[in-house]
Amino acid sequence: MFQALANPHRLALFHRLSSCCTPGTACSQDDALRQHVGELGEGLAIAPSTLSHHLKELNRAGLIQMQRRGKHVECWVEQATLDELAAFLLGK
Amino acid sequence: MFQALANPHRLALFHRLSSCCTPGTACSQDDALRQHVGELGEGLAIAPSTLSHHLKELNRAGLIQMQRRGKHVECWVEQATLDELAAFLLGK
DNA sequence: ACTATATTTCGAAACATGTCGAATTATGAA
DNA sequence: TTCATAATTCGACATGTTTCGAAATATAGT
Repeated sequence: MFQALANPHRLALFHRLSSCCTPGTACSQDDALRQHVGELGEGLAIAPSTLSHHLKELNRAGLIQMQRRGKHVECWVEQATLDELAAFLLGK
Repeated sequence: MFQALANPHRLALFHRLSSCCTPGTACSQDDALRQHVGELGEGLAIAPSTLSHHLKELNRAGLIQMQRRGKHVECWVEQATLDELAAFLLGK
């Protein structure tokens, strides 16, 4: 997991998904924020193929979930994943 | 910081220092666990030069502190560092 | 069936990292 | 001062990672 978060682009992607709400927006606690692949890459100056590769890595590490929904592929972070990481750092 | 924790050896070193007590040992809360360089490398099958390199990286990332004490160099983790990481993951 | 859009797979090149051994510095003790 | 131990620096090599473009696949709409 740390390996996956080691890359600046991947960390940005993960953080965008894990910090639930965009500033000033209401936020439902149990519903995870979902964004599709193209949306996630918007801020980053990387090729689509690179973006895809990074998301695959995050998924492989168990940090994000992915699911196709029509023409798009949705991504999100489970709250349990964040808790797991935090627990590891704070001594289980 | 995540970059520094991405390497298995470095993660092992960091975790050994951050999980305060060896199993079955009493643990003072405010006093950080300190171990010197040689001690830390004991479990890992790496050359002293490699060990030194990894600890330097952890220090450079702000994850561990180092201080010479006589013939040895002591290493420890500040509680604030753990809190900082956990806070980042849990949305500040 | 065809087209446009979204995403992935597959090389290949550039770049970064992990590792070691040999040489070097730091320190306390004889 | 000389010695032994602890740790670091340096240079080299092997291995991994990041990145892209081109080609392939997936899907919805025409």
